[in-house]
Amino acid sequence: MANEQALTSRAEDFNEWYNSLVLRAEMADYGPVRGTMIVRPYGWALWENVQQALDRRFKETGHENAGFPMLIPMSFFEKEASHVEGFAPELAVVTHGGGETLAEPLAIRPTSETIIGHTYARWIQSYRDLPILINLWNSVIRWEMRTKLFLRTLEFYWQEGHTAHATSDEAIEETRRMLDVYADFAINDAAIPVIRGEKSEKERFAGAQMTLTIEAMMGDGKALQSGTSHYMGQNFARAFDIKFLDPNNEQQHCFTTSWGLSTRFVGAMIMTHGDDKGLVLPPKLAPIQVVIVPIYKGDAERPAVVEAAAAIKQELAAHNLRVKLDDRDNLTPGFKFNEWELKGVPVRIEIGPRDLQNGTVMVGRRDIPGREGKQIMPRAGLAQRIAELLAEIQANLLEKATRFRDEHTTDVTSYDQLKDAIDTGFARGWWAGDRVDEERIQTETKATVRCIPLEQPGDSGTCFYTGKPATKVAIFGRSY
RNA sequence: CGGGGAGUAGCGCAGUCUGGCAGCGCACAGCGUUUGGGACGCUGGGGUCGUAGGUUCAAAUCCUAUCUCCCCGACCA
Repeated sequence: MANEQALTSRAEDFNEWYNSLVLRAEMADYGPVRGTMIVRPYGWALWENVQQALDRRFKETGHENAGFPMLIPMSFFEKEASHVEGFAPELAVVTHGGGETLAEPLAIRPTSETIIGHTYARWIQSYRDLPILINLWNSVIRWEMRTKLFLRTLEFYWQEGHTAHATSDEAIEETRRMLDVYADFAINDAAIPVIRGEKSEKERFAGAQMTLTIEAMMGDGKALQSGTSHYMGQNFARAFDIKFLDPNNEQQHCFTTSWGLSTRFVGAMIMTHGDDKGLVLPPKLAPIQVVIVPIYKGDAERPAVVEAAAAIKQELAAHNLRVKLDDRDNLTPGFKFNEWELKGVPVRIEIGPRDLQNGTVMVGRRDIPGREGKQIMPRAGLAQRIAELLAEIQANLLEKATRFRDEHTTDVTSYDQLKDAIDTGFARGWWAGDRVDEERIQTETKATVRCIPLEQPGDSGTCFYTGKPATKVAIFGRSY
C-alpha cells in the first residue's frame, strides 16, 4: 500500500486528517471566495438525510416551514441592543442593486430574528393567533475570521425555527422541547452522545435570555456546539413591537424562541465517528448504507457475478435500504474496499464466484475496519440480516462514542486538575464563578464553559475555581 | 485582522537560492494481461507555473501588489 494514498492519522495531526478527509471523501470543496464552501453531492446527500430526520420531528411537534428573504434592512439590526452588538461585526452588506447605490444598505441575513420579529408584529393581533411555530431551511452569512469546512464557513446551510408564544412558560417549554428534538436526533440518528445543557451568560446568543445547547465531544477531545435553542424572553418582542391582546383585552408582548442546527453537524459526524481509514457514517443517515462490490476473474466470470450482485441490490432496495452496486470494471476490488471505507459506507457486501457456488456473500462492517470486520453470510434472508447488522453498527457507534466521551471526561476539584483535564477532553466540576472568572480561565487555558448540564447531581459542592459554595456542575473544554 | 507557511498538469511534489527547452510519481485515455484488501506492461493526452503589473535579450525563478489555502492568535453555529 502506498503511503501517498493513506490519510494522515488522527493521532499525528487531527486537523490535517479532517481537512484532507473532507476533500478526499468528496464531502465538500473550497469556493473561490475565502471561507466559502461547496458542498459536493455526497456531502449534500448526508445533509439531506439530516434535514429529513429533523424536518420529520419539526412537523411532529407542530411546526410549519416557510421562506423568508435573505436581504434585511440594516436598520432592523439596530433595534435590539445586544443583538446588533453580537452580529454587527460579522454582517455582509449589500450596498448596490440594479447598478445604483441603495438608499438603505441591506444586510445579508446572519440569522433571521429581526425580519421574523418585524413580520410577526404584523401577523399577531390576538392571543388566538398564538403560538406561531415556523421553521426556515435556508443559508446565512456571517463574516467569520477563521474558517473551516463545515465547522465555520462564511455561508452555511441550516434550519432556524422561530416561534412566538403568549406566556413565558410556554416559550421556555418550546425552547426545551426543541433542544430535546435535537438531542434525540443527535443520539438516535447520528449516534452522537450529546450533552444537553445551558450556556453561560458569556456564551449566550446575542439577544437571548437563555441559550440551551447540545454539546458533543469530537475525536480529539474538543467540544463542538452542535445545535442550539434560545429563549428570547420579550427582548425581540419589545424591539419589534410583537404584541397581542390577551383574553382580558390587554396588550402584552409575546415571548419568542429560536433554534438552529447547521451543516456544522456534518462536521460533528465526521469528527465523532471517523477513523484513520476515513469517514464512518451512522447507518441511519449514511447516503449509501450498503455497497456491493462484485469480484470476478476475467470476462468469463463477470456476467454471472454482476447479475447476482444486481439481484442482491434489488432485494436490499426492496427492504428500503440505500444500496449502491459498484460495477466499475477498471478498478480492483481492493481499491474499491479502501474507497468505500474512506467514504464511510457502513456495510460492504463482496460477492464472487466462490459465493455463487456456496450461496453466500462476504459482508464487511465499517465500524470494524479491515478483514476483522468481515463475515460470511448466507444469501437466503440477506436483507433481514443486513438490516440487523446496520442496527447493530448504529448502536455500536453510539456506544463507542459514549465510551470515548466518558473516558475523556474528568471530574475536577481544583483549577490545576482542570488544566490537565482539558488537554485530553472535558473537565466537569462544581462551578460558582462569574463571567470574569470564566474569561480568566479562557485566557489562561483556552477552555470555556461548554454548558451547565440540564442533568445535575442534585446536591451541592465547592467551586473548583472560586472555592465558593456551588449548586451547579459545569462542563469545561476547548472547543471548535 | 496580526504573525508564520504554502500556491508549478486532476492529486502529491521537484525545479526558485545562482534567470536560459516546464519535469517526476500517481491519476486520466487507448490496447493487452489482470481482479477475494489500494494490479501490471506498452503507447499517449494534459500547463497562460494562483492572478495582475514591473525589471531583463530572456522570468516558474528577481521586485511590487493582490487572491486563495493551512497553522498560531483576537471573534463565532
